[in-house]
Amino acid sequence: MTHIERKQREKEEIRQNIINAAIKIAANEGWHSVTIRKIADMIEYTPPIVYEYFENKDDLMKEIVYVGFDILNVGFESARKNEINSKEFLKAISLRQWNFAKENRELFQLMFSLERVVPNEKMKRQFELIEKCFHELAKNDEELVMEYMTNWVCLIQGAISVLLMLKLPPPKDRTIDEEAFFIKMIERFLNSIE
Amino acid sequence: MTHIERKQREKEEIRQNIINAAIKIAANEGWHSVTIRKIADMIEYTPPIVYEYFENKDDLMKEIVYVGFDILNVGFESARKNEINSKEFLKAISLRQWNFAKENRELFQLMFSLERVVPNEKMKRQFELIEKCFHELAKNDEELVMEYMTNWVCLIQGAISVLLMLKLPPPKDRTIDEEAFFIKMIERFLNSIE
DNA sequence: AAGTTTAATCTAACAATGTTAGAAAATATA
DNA sequence: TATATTTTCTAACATTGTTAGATTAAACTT
Repeated sequence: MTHIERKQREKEEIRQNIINAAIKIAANEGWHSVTIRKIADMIEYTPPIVYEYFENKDDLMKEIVYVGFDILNVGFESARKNEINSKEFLKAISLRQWNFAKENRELFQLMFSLERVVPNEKMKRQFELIEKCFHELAKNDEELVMEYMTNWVCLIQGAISVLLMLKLPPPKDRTIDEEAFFIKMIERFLNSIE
Repeated sequence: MTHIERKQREKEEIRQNIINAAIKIAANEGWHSVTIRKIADMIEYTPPIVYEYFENKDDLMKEIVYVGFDILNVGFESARKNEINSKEFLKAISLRQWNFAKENRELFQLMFSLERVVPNEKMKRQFELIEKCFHELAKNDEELVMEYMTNWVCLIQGAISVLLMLKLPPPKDRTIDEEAFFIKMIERFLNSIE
């Protein structure tokens, strides 16, 4: 029954190809110009094939968001192995998130676009991991944990959105080193704790 | 020649109706289901009329973003009249931005969506106004002005995105008073200055 | 006031999109 | 080799943004 497994693998491969094609198109031309036909073209199939693997376009998009969280989670997990104390870990995953956004702009856009709200399981697992750290830092004071963590999430999200995605300030001709600025902000926040 | 002015006014009114219709549809069904035909329906005209007032859909969207910044600017200007010192003013406009996002979710989405980057004049004027405050707070130390201001922008953007738009945390069943939390964060930030 | 010009609006189409039904081709099974 | 099943495609549908050209309404001229 080995050829059945091969088929399974091939199907899985096509599925992946569809997702990758969509991401690739988005990276080059933006999500608004990702179409089923372009995806089909890229994977050298006809459009209806996409519907063998995904219910519809929205479903495909949802799956792509999951892929994004998976990538992010892998980064987080590997950071956990390298860092000993909670503070270092938080600093590390802050940077991971920055780099993820930098290297996967389109994915970040989709995952945290203000329009489509995606409360998914993959995201929750991420938060649980991070929550543990804050429990340590806040010495299990539930109130404080909540406060620190929310603060941290807002800071990261805001900094990446503003500095990396929207590129709002600097107002004049001045330029700033966004990454250095980001790191400084994170450090200041973590130092302000305890 | 008074009837010519009336015509002018009527045209302006239709233009406004188009914009308002688009916002209304977005408020009810999201931006992705705003179509030219629905807009035309709502203002009781046929689709081509929209193109008498806007080059195309993207142009219409851009104008709607401007409307958003105008509303925000009005709020900022009026805050300036009420508050005496820079800190109070910054606190006030932080709250204005929060309330704007709360009352105009769709507009906020459009203005700060991570996909379409809109570096426009209306936005710049806003920043200039705010920059003055930070100049006062940072005692004209250019470096510090930059730092404070960027920090503030990130904080506001992040807090509103996370607490109000994405509604990411709280992780478990716990609920938090987002607005109280937001105010606390702003106060803490402003107090940390100087 | 009638005819003419100009402006405002609509009808009807186009190409591109998501999506689906059913045919055709390829593969597996007997 | 014949049949059943799976995979893939063709051809269509409705819905989108958009435009050209017809039609109607308004304004102007004499």
